[in-house]
Amino acid sequence: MNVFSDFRDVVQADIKALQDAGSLPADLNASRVAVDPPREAAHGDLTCNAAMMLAKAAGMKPRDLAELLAVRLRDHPQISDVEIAGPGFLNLRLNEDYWRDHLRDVLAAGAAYGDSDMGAGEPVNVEYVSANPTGPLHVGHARGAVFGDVLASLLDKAGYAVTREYYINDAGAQVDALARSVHWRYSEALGAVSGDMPEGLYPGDYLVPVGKALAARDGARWQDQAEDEWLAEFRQLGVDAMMAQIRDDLAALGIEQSVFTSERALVEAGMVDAVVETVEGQDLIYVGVLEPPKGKKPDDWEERPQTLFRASNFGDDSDRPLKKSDGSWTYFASDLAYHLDKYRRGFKTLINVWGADHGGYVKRVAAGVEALTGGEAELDVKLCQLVRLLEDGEVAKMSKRAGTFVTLRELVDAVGRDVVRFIMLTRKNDAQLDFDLVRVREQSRDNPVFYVQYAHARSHSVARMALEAFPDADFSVAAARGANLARLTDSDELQLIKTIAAWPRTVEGAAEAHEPHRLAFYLYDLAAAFHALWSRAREDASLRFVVADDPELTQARMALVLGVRTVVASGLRVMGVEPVDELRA
RNA sequence: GCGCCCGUAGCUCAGUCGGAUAGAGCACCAGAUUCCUAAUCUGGAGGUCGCAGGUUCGAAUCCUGCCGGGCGCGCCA
Repeated sequence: MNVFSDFRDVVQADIKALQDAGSLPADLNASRVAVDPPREAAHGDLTCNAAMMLAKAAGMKPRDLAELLAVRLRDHPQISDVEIAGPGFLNLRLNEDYWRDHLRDVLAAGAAYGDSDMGAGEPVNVEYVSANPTGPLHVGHARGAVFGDVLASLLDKAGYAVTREYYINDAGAQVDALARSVHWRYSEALGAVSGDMPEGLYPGDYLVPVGKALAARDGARWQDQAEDEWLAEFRQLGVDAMMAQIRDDLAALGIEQSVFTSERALVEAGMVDAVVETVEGQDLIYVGVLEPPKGKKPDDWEERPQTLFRASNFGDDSDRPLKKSDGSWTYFASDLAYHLDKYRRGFKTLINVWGADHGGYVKRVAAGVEALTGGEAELDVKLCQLVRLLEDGEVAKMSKRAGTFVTLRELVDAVGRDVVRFIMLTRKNDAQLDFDLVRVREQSRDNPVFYVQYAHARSHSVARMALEAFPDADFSVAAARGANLARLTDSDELQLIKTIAAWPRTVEGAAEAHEPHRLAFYLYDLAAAFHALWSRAREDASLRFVVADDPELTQARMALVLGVRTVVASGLRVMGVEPVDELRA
């Protein structure tokens, strides 16, 4: 039901027909022929670049080729007008009835409007959040969490088989520090230590209950044991406790991932060895010496041979170490194992959502994925820039005291899940985002969350008014589908249908580009168009949605209002935001 | 020093696998407003798209080189 791809098919068919008739060469490559919305409404409903794309290969002037196509297109029953403009654009105008029928289709499809089979059921893995399980999530994680979650929903709507995944980094030195922190809290609960925690441990009080529970369960039996005796157990306990909290915090944001992959489990299952085996005989792993980084030389730099992966063969700037000096695998090695694991689970499209501070790591993982999958899997790393918290324009203080920070949970509690989710998508992922705790709660046009929600709420208030004016009438979606839409004659009304009709294209474009923020921008535009039409009735009462002496016209306009509601609701649901029926508190 | 990201109106930012006269909100200016639902509305002004080359029918978009900002740069994750 994508108008643009539908008419692209029409144009393609006409090109084919012209080829069959011998009017165009048979070997044209028409893959770059596109049908798009024109920038200027005056240029019509659709614009097509076919003539410019094919002119050279066809040995024709673009405008001559355009005329050839125009002759055919003018015969199409749904096309009311074809113009050739500029260097050879084909500008198409569609019948008003085409748009009215489209509105009927929107109402019939309901929430499924905008669904696409573009993905054709292809499995896609979206890995997001993946924060170290050493403490609660903070605001920085919220952006990646929302981004990843909405991207997953978007891909799902576009027809992909999406898996939402979290990678648990439970194998490195950081979780050992977590284990020691748990032990310290445990000792504290037993009264054996007090005051400030030693350096290198996690001082936040979120481990206090873990220590207490452990003391209550096991008493003092771990107290005087050597670290070797308790480290593994305490580590697992700490990781489990942190992951439980993280999942709980994510749930507060409306996020539920279905697969949690443990780095430790992967390593213990021999997945890193599998990496080595996979590239065996390809001379991709070797023992060598790396050059020290230029410019900023670490003080303790010492040249030494180490096990390296030949990442530079795949576009990385340097080869990368797989083993640490103590002989254990680096994080990079287990990350290769993880990506190989994802590939072996059947994913050829891998999307990772990371913080921008990991940007320097992208090339080596991409190199690894290319090497391990023979170029069969595609990795797209989406980097999310920082979120700056503001309070009415002033930078909010992030740190209350050492060891604490503004957590994701605090943010959600302060402004609500829906606001967090929407605002996080009001910027492209690679642009820094200002999150103003005060302004996101204002009820004004500057606040996009409010503005879009208001459009949805307004659709309900219009329905309530319609029912007041015509108590016996039926303004359900089912009834609206039978409305006499020929009564929609105002150009702004038809324009609103056209804006609605841009939704499927928005979904597909955003899904293809992995850019969920486009949904937020589209919804804002749709809301603006709806509010503008509403506002026109202030000056011209004949444009009101509810027309007291004309039930048929009211019914037709209600169909339009319900079309707007359908798309706003559908878009908000993809964003994980609950559409509201009423804004009055 | 190297790599990645960014640079678009006074401010914050969109800009569709390259498309026609580059858009929106805020701020500013000028009007309207006893209005079905309240959280206003309409219009105006505002641009060498960081700079300079290149690619082509066409460049904010692609390529190269500079300038400016952010992030990162063995044995952390």
